[in-house]
Amino acid sequence: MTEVARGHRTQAERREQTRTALLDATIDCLVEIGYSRASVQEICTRAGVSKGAVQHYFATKAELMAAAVEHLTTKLRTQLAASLGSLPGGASGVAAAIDLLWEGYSGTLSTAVTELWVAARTDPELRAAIRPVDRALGRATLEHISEVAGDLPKERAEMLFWLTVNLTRGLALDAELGGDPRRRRQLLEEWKRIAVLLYSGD
Amino acid sequence: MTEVARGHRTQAERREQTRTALLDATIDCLVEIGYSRASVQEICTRAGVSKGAVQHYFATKAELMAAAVEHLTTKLRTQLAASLGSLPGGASGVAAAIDLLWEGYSGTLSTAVTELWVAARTDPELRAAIRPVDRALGRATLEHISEVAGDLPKERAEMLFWLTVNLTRGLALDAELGGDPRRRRQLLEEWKRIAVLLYSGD
DNA sequence: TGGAAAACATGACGCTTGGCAGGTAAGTTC
DNA sequence: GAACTTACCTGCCAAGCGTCATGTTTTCCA
Repeated sequence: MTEVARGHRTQAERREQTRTALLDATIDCLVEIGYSRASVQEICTRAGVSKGAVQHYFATKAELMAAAVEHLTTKLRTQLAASLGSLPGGASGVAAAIDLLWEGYSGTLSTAVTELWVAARTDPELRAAIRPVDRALGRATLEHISEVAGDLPKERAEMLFWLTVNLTRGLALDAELGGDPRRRRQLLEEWKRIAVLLYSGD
Repeated sequence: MTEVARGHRTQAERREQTRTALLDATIDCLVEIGYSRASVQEICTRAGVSKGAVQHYFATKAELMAAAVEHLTTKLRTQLAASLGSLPGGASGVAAAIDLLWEGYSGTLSTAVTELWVAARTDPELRAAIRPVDRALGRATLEHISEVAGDLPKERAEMLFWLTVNLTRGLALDAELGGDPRRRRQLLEEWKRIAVLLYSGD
């Protein structure tokens, strides 16, 4: 329940606060009750705001969701950037990077993203909103990764990166449904072994 | 539009026909308009049946969805079994198996499954219905795969299998949002190379 | 300090949803 | 062919949905 702070606030502060409260509440809903049940009612209740307020910021629900996507991606991006910033180079860096990618793509933020992703498949408007920010996230993360694997051929590093991303997304899906966590960990360890192997030799 | 065939039919025939018509229509809806918009109205319209009929077979919507899951999994299973049946052994078999898994997990059937999966995350009832059939599907597929990779240590084959499954699921998600098909193909080819490498050597 | 403007609340709208009561038609059984 | 069971349809309901017109509060600026 993201309560809106009371007291004396400038207009800009008010605006910003309720806006982010709304977006955070949206993400909360996506994570906890899923897209199909994330109604405007529920969202503004959690944000501690009236339905009229959300109307004031977002003309339609789709607009709200689109804004949530960007809000979400920004969060994910800074989170990933922060953890990827201090990576060791070399083979141990590869393993560490995979761990970080897994953490990034299996957290609650990514859960919300998945929810929106799947919903976007059959919703052109949402889809149009998601694609650019998602691509930007991918590219930005790849940038960070590339720095770690400086001595690896660029194409090779990209391959490893995208393979890892897609694998972790698949694993995240498995986790959401309640698959065996032990097996997931095993698979991740195995993949790290393989990646390091490919990284050092070939 | 899965029209129900008319003419003289026994009770059992009628029952079976409208039941599968209903389930097929449900899958259609999941694929075309997604879970959140797959209303009972839409489903029974597509099946060419009234809302009362679906009530007669499934007391609640969740029950319908649960039945759809099983229907879906059965279909996927027979499809996979058919294509996995005639696989060559050895390294070339591994590559072929990966291709087949990709095809299986990226088709329309799997799209519907993903839709249900994500919905199930926040819906305990649906979740309870999905888990057992999904696990059974996984195990059954693994059985088939194991036969191909007979000379590989069992644990190793399982690892390869689950890695492939999760990777393809991630790729399928990417495909659904309209990611670059060329890159997906490249990644799959690369993974096949890696898998063969791991299969023959270590 | 007062009036304009922005932020927010309220309540009602038209519509769709899932679920159900009650009736009709078709098949089965004897 | 009559009694009975099963399959299926029509029409309705309460609840929830997204959206909007209108009113109230808060901040801003001259």
